[in-house]
Amino acid sequence: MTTQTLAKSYAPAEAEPEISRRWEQARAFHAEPAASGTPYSVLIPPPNVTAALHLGHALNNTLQDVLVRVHRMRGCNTLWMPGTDHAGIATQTVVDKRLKAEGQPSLIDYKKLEAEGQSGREQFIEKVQAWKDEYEATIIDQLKAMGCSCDFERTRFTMDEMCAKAVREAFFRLFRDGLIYRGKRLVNWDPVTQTALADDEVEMEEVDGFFWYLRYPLVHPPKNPDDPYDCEEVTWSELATRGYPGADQHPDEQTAWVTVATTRPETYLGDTGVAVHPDDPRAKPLRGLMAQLPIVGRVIPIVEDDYVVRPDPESSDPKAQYASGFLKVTPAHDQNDWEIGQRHGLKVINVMAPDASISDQHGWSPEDVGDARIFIGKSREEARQLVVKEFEARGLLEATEPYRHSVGHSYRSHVPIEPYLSDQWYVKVTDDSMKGEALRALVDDQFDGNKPLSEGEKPQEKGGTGDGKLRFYPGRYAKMYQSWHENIRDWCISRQLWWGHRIPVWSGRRSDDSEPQGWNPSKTDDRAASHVVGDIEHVCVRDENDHELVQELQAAGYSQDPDVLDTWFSSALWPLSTMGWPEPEAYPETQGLLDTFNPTSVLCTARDIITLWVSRMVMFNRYFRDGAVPFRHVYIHPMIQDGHGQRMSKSLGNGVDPRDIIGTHGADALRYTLTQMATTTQDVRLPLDLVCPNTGETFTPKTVTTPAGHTVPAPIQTCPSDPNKKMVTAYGVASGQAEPSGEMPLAVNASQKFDLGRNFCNKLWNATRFALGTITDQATPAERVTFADLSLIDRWMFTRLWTTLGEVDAAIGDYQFNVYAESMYDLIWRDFCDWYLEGIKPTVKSDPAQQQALLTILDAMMRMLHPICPFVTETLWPHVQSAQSSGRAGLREFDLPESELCATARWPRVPESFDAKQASAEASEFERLRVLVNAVRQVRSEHRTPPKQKIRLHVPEPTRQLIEHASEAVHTLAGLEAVESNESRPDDAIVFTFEGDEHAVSGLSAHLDRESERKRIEKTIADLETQVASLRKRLDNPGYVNKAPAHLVEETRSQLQQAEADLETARRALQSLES
RNA sequence: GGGCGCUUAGCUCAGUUGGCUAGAGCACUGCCGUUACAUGGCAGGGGUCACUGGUUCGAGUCCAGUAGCGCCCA
Repeated sequence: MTTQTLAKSYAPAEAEPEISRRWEQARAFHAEPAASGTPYSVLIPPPNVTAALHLGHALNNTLQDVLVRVHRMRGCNTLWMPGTDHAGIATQTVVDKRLKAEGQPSLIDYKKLEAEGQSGREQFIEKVQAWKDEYEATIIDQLKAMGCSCDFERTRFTMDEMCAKAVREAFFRLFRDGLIYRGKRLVNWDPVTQTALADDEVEMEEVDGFFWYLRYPLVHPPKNPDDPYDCEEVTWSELATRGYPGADQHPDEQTAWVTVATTRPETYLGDTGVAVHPDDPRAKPLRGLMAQLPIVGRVIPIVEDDYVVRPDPESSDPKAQYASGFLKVTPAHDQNDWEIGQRHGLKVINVMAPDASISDQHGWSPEDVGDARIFIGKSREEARQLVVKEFEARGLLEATEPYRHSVGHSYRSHVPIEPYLSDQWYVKVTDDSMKGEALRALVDDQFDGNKPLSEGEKPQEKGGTGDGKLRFYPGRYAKMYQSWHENIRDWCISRQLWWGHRIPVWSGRRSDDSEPQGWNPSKTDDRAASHVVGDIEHVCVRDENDHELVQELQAAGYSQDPDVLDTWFSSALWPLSTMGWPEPEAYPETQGLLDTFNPTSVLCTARDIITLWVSRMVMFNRYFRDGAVPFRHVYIHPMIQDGHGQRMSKSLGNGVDPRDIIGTHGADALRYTLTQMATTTQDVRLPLDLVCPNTGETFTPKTVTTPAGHTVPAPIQTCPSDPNKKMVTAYGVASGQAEPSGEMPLAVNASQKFDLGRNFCNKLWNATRFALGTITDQATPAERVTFADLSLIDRWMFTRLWTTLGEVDAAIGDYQFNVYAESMYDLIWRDFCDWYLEGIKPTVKSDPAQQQALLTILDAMMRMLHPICPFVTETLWPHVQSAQSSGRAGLREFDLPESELCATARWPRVPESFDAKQASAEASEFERLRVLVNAVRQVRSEHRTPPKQKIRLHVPEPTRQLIEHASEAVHTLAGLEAVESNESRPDDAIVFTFEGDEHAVSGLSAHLDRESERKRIEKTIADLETQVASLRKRLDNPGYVNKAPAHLVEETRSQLQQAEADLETARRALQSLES
């Protein structure tokens, strides 16, 4: 290939497919455990197969790819394992929605089929499977389009055979070890998707609600055992006798009551107690009395519990402000009430069906319903209204107060969560083998306080098993990790879904009453483990293919649990399952993987995943692999928000599709911009623009505010250049306010921020094109050049290159991606293009040594930029290589071994012989010349001197000598035709100062504009005066001179000296101008 | 209520052990069709670093408090 083949600008759309093909053909990203090099491995956080990847994924994967590519180039045995997640509830919901939208049979119909024994479950799963296949392919294509250097031959899916095997084995071992148990607990119930959710799948939202004050009549305990509702009412006069404060304010013979305050009146149907604080003066007089639930008639005890908040209108705690002092206790429908109920042995009565309608079929016995039949079948919202109405009609509604409070909502269906009593499977993550191991995994310096000791062991005894190996970047996230584990609760892992790993437990009525409760060792062996709870036995079958045992169980009347596991259960096994655990030797493609690549090097993810995923991977990996952590580093990257600080989401229509950016700007532009945005301090905002589908122009959309207070693009936008043309926005579609049509097409979301990356790639392209064009075909030098042979500007450029290389290496080590990107920008654009390439223009074509320097620099820059911009560098790579291969092999001290592909070229290393100190001293000569050039340019510009017009520079002797070191460069950079002595300067020369001395330029233009020249000098004088004053003030301060480091004081002195000299010169220039 | 983070130029963000006359990109102003690049070049304007105190010779940086924003956990 020759340089002639390089087009005038970089066209990513043409280059990218060819480059991808080249990588694939070379199997450049395939890893083998036995290969040489230090292992470096990364696991992709498997994207959900619910939808195509968005910008957040693009960021996540770009950063991983940067790390992976750098380490591959450093010679590590590098594995980046790709894959996708089945995302149980999300995928099931999204497929169900689509089926409904298309008018096809949906989940509810398949459930009917299943109930009729017609394999509805299987048919529905087929539908989901089809969706999964489609999106898995899309996602993998997207990763490839972004240039991700994954080992695609090893692509995994959380429900494929290998992962399923790991899930089954993990479940079995945990079950056998007593870490999985069946519990009747309150779960976070989503009544729409009808499944339990983990704590962190519940989102708290502020809601405007009410406090309702309900009166419960007081009664004496029932005396008639045959009729528990028959009891004698308590009157106010009786209460007064008992010393109840304020009882005498009521009519003597009226039935007395207590008033409970509640935000959820409908749950009163399940009340089994009333609680009062033991210190409340009303508590004692109530002892021995009970309350009777209106309408229902149930008689419930009054218990004393210090959980109850005592009323205090003056309190800053809104709960105390609103409290009545009496708490209705509904153990089946409130977490706190559950705990109170446990403490006082209260009954648990569940009054709702799984869809959250009031029901007497799920724990509330029909005999107990009394007159409350009117509520049966009502939704919880209807029931709430009706309860309030009925209480009001009976004079039992004391008051209603508006109250804003936070309510848990399903992250999936967005309806309020119902605390719901049900049988679920739990992992005992509160056990030390889980929680304790997770805490002990943190490196010591990121752990606050003392780590819990494992039983009978001291951390140091465990040596090498993973303790203290896990480090977070940035470190502050370790705190989040720690406090999460310190407050962790057992993990509910069953989900009432069809899409997922089915729970491998068969349950049935036990045949032998003599079996002990709990873990049943007599029936636990390599094939199965048995737990007995009450009269039910649960048997976990280890092997998926053990049909014999399953048949046996089914013959005995046992049936498999219909539920599936929480998606995060299989995700938690990702570092193990992808590498073939528990039997890596069983598959040819996984042999050796686990031993070589687990623990992985780093996990890259966003902070909301720390609790959901990071924690569970640590616990499982340590549990199943003798304490080994799944990864040594956890890098938490920022989250991308829109221009208004809102999360990008489908419903707000403010997301950007990476494919759109790749289409308009190229993958490298996307990657560069994202890398440059990846700061460590905060989340990043990406102001949203729209591309008009009519004209293709990019513009900032008009916004509206949604009812929920979000700022979004208005549903319909007008083309900025043609008011007759309209378009529909993604928000318009998502909110159902607009529909794209031929007249009003859909506008594509974009952002002008990506121009940065596109321009940068194009700059590199053109710089390379130009540089290669300067390489002549003249005779090849006998040997490679040495650093000492080079001219000042070349040595300066190498110094800049190596300094940047050091910065880049440090930045990568600290996961400071933006620093890496910015360093490369400065190096390539500011140093290489603006100064080096411009500076060598007059010399390079006739200087073979300089050509070698140029090629070496170019080669190194390609390598250094490659991890961020792999496509453009790989496209340019053969051109740079072929220019080098004709013997002009570059700098002797700087070894850059040849490579077919840039992707596998060796990462540059600063030569050991490089003396940073000496180099920076040399470089400083060029830095001084840059200051001189800038000064000349400033004068030129202020005197409107056209770029082509050459001028003469008049300098004192020391400056003349300095310029000698890079004479041609200075001439061309400053646009000079000659450098002459100060003595020879004409009267109309313009004087400026440089390093305290008078310098001048002449030949600027025919007419000297005295007025603007005077202004220029006056501004210089003003600036210098400010500077001198500030420096002098510092030196006049005895504290500074005495206490500050000597070298600083010295520096200040010389700065002052020079500033004063400059000031003097400038003043003289002004005088001579005015004379 | 507890925890974490943020507040720096019109916008998006840097500024890692205090030494700054506070930087970058975009936007803005002027000049430039120039044989690498107009996806460009040269020059320029623009900031009491949220506020109030403190520590220090010296604070954007450290400490305390106030206000606002965001996220996580109760």
